[in-house]
Amino acid sequence: MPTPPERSRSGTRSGAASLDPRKAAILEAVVSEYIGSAQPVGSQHVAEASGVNVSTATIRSEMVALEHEGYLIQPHTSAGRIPTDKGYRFFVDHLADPGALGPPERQKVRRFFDQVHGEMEEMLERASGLLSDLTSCASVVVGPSHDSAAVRSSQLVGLGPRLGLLVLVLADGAVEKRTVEFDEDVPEDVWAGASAHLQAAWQGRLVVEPVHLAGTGDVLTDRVLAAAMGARAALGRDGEPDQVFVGGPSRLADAFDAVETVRSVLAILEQQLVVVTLLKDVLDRGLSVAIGAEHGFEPLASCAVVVAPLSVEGREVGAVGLLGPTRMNYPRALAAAHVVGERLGERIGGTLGVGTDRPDPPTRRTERRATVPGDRRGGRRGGS
Amino acid sequence: MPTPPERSRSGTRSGAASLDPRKAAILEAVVSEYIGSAQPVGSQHVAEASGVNVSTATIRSEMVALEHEGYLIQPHTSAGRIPTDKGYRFFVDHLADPGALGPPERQKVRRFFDQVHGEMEEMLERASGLLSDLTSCASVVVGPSHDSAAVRSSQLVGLGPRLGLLVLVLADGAVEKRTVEFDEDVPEDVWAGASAHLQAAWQGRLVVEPVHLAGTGDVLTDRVLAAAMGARAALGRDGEPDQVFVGGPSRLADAFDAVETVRSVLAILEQQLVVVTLLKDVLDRGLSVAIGAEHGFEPLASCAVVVAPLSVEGREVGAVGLLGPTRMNYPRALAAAHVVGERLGERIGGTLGVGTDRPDPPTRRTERRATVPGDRRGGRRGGS
DNA sequence: GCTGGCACTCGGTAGAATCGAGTGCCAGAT
DNA sequence: ATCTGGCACTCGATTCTACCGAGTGCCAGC
Repeated sequence: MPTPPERSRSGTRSGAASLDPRKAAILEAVVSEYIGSAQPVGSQHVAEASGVNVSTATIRSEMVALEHEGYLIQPHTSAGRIPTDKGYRFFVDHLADPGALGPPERQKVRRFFDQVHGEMEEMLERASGLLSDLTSCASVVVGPSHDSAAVRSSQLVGLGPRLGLLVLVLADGAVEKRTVEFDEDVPEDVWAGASAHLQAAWQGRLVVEPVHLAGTGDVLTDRVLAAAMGARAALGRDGEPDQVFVGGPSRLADAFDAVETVRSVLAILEQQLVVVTLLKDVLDRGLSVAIGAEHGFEPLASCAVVVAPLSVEGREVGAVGLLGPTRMNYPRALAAAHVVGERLGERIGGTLGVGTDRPDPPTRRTERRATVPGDRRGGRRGGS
Repeated sequence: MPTPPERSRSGTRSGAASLDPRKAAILEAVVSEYIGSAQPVGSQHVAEASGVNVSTATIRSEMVALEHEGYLIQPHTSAGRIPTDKGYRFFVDHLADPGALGPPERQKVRRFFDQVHGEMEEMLERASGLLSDLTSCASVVVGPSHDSAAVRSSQLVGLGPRLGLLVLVLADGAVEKRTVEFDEDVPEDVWAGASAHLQAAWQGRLVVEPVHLAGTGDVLTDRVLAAAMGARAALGRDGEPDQVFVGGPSRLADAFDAVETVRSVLAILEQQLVVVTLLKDVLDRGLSVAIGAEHGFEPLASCAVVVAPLSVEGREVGAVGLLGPTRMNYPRALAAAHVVGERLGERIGGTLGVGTDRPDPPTRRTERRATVPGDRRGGRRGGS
């Protein structure tokens, strides 16, 4: 059984970047003060906030060192210090308390999962709401992709004389649909016949899998079936690759004060494909936090991304993510993403029934999943 | 329920609101200049922009009059003038050219409708993208509500031994689904049997309509059916009342410069229920534009809303809306909403087949619209 | 190696001066 | 009557200056 990867918050070997404990304490104080106040932090504040019992002068000289080492910068001479991306990175990697969610938050999470029920899409959407509520960040929830789920039922329903709807129910509870237009009238019983035919042929296979349909003898039925297959082909191609839910974009507005930044980040959140790619990328690199330039996505240079996988039975089927300014509250965000991701994964797994016979899908599709990561680059569905 | 207080300035350009033609020209110039520049407009600019051939002094005195009549205000003494909501209203109601969309925009619309196909949700979503693209406003598309559509097919699909999915296909092409959990194993054939039973009982009725299911004799099947009906009940209750798609929220960020305004407007857009109510309200009051305080929704006092109905065969089944600052480009927004709304309606009607037997809907909660729509046309009217 | 002390920097704020777009008003022209 | 040119006036925005103070770097002494 493939256990979920031990996801270090960085990919970096821990030893190399270690810091004199006092420096570390100072750095940590600067970061957490700055996260709280959004103001450059001076030696005075550090002296008060950090546990270290040294004078401000000492702290100053340490801060000079930290600046040289790239953990801090001064916005201008004679101002306090601000963490660099590297500084945040250190902070995140050396977080003393990785997953503390306050009792009120815990309560919210618990209530959410007590209350949520039934419908996957709805659950994911509301989960994104929960996440942004917990963290005051924008959130992203990427649900399971459907193209690895088997078809449990396929059906052609007549909507009008020349219009039908191809409805596929997948093993993961998703429903895909597509209208099928026709240029001659199709009687009700032909829809039904074609439907039965499809059902027989498709049952248990994947949506994207080519299905061979034997001729039925009835020319109209065959034509309908052909059209349905055409619609199926379209299903695979377009639309978003996954179910994506973005929550609380308005949170971004008070995270940044430059309205232009808000605009551009919002604009990015609108492009779901980009967001999904970003999350998957970060996950594939084994990170759970990407800060500033780390994710290599220029327009989000002033943002940090916190992600947690959504795993069901050890397979990563999706992700939850949080997007905020680099000075976001990492501890809380990490904790929230973690716990919500985990419980959401459990819930998805539980609902779909652990015992669900995922039909072993024939051929290469399986192998693809079976092969262990290692060389898995662009694709999502990463980790071991 | 907030009764529509004074329909007065909506479409009534009855005597009271009419204006000396020169004043009208000046007002119009102020509004359109201000829409363009977002800067208070002075007499000098008006002299250049408006056709009237009078000196700036004359214009000034006219502007004083316009201010007294409430069409303009000065942000501060010795600044230019800015339109009030009433000023915008006049502008909108007396728009010379009701629906001019530039050729490039027309082209975009045409291409969109050529290219879009098949799937209603997808179509609506992409339409909201189109709208915000055309107008640089945030857009809202409210699709047909499903509770007046007949059930074309109902099906119970087993997903796991104790989990099934109730799938309803409606006459309008929508698919509603809901998981049904069970505390004992349900064999495949029971799902199938129950499914057939449901199908027979439900076919052609409304989702929300109570369905009487006779006992089948098989106790397990009966139990499954009961659970399915429970799930159905849940379907009616929760979730958004309609299909709502919001497009281009990031456009709001450059429409307002106060980041706080952006935040609050975004936050409102996140509450789909509120947005839908707002649009319906405006439509019900017979308006196609609601400016500032007109919609009576405090947090959006600095916004204007442009709506157009989505009508199929004369029935309003949804709406498209645009949300922007009160100084938005009304002509363009009106034109865009109008043309997209109209063509979307046609498309929905066309796709669903005009002949589709829609059960006459006594159910729709129509108290709201007690009075017959009658002459429901937008606030803007043709010239003459 | 830490600390207290000190001179220095420089962003932010406050006040004064200035600028200029725009106004209101009025006397005279049309 | 109505419009116009002219004029004094307003007041936000801009610039400049002064100044404060948080914060720094450095250093001599403990």
